[in-house]
Amino acid sequence: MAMLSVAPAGYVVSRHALASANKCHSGAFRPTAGAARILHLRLDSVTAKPSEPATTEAVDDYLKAILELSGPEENRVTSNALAGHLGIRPASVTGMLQKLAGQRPSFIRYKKHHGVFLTDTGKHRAMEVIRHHRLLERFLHDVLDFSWDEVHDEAERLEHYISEHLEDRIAAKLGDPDVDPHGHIIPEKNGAAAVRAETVLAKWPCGVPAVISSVSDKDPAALREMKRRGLLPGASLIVEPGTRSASLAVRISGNPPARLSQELASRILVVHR
Amino acid sequence: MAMLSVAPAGYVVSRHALASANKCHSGAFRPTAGAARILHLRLDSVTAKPSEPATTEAVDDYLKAILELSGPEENRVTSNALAGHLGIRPASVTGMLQKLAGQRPSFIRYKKHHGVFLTDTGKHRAMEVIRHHRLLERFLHDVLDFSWDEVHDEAERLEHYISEHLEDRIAAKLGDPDVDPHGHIIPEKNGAAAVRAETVLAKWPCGVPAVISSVSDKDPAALREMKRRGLLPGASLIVEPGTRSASLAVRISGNPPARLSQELASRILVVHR
DNA sequence: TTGTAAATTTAGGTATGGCTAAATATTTAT
DNA sequence: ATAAATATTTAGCCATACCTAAATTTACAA
Ligand SMILES: [Mn+2]
Ligand SMILES: [Mn+2]
Ligand SMILES: [Mn+2]
Ligand SMILES: [Mn+2]
Repeated sequence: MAMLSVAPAGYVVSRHALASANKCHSGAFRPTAGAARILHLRLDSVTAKPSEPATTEAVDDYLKAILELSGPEENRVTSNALAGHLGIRPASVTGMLQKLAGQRPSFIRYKKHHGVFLTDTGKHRAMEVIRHHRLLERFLHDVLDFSWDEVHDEAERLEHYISEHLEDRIAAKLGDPDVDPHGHIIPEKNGAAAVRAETVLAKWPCGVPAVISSVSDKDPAALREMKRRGLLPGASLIVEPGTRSASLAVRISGNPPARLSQELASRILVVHR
Repeated sequence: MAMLSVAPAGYVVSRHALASANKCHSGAFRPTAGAARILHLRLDSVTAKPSEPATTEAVDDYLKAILELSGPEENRVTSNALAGHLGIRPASVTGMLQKLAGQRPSFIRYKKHHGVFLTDTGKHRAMEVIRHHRLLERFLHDVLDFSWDEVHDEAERLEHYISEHLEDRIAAKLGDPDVDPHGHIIPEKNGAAAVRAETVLAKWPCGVPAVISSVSDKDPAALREMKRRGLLPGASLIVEPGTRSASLAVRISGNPPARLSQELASRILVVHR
């Protein structure tokens, strides 16, 4: 039997924890081998509750993707959809899903050829990572003067590596903000998050007063254009009746009338004023 | 021929960069497979200068360890020493050294059975990571109210994952500090760092006035004790003549006379007052 | 209902970075 | 100078996570 990878009651010992102990004394437990860093060492010391399995960056990204793609109705997500979203080949997705589904307890429930959905544990972990992401974006923007088109990439990486302690400090420093710089709701520490019934601006009825609730944070160039044109969360607007072809005419409060491409309008979410 | 892992002129494309592009369009380059995240995507776009090879967290840690263990005289470092410092088996170290030494350009120079030392490129990268570490410690301490015994572990992880942009922002926010919370000198952006001739307090001559220049940041409990007893960088002290057994008697300015264990005294570095 | 196209999985490989046990080389002590 | 002790390397494995090409399902359309 090679390898003693698990500490007393099922807790995974991250390599880093040992390494930074600088010379693991005597016959200490050796962490599981392998290249991937296991995130979020949780020891809970005496309180031996099962807790969640440790995750890696890759696993975190799968969980987030499943959460996003399953939508509010919590549909099953297909391998192909995941592959597309993650920029990974479908065959690789299958491999990961099988491995995750085989874990106990598991983050996901997976049926061959019929997609995957998150267990409560999986949802919880996904929300935690999303909380990290949005808090980081808010922090980078408000405290470190990142512009709103720069925060996403940095947060996308760091979200997997900050400790719960740092998460708490950031939240405290910011006064427990509700939304990130793009208007996305920051989940509570316990994983809860309010849901808003948002509509894509491209599909919003003409003539009905709207307020921008959030915008997609994925494309920096689009974000810069939005900022330049006053399309920020909280901005009021009305879509001019008639025009709904390649672009739509929009009246943005405090700005001159403008025409938005479908492209841009599809990256903006609104709610009733 | 399987795998297209390298972009046009030898630049490594990190998986994350593609993934966050959210669906890599058409026949885009696919990143090299594997679990380890490659840090610090540098594209330099048109300016096709060779630059440094991309690193992983593991490689960064090896480079830092080699730098630390080789000391100011830049001695060769043995596999065993590295293994001990990194909490890794010697056989694993050999494997890594051989791989690194085989790269072009290489971070290290390695001769079988005769240890390893850093090339200029390796030194440069190690200094960069150390700059990240110390800036992060200063930032966590000053801006996010971490105590000085909490900063090390968090910085040890994040040092590998912050971008150059975030590094710059942190430095700017702090006003380009010279030292971290433990008194360690923060290298310049270009990799340069002043060297101080420090002496371990345990070996400092009795009766000679000294100032604490820095303390080891590895052991949180020791740090808490130091703080409690006024043993902070900048504090003046004199070792009482005579006593130099298991503990030594010390007069710390502004504090009552105290006895320090050799253990603690070995974690404190001093310079002439 | 059956055939075909699309989606998904299997099979076989790569890279990173650990580990153990068994060689081998270097050092140190006689 | 040589033998024993110590240090280091080799050989063979494991886990994570991704890829391509070749099955295999499933879904849809005639
Ligand atoms: Mn991510
Ligand atoms: Mn956002
Ligand atoms: Mn590290
Ligand atoms: Mn420090």
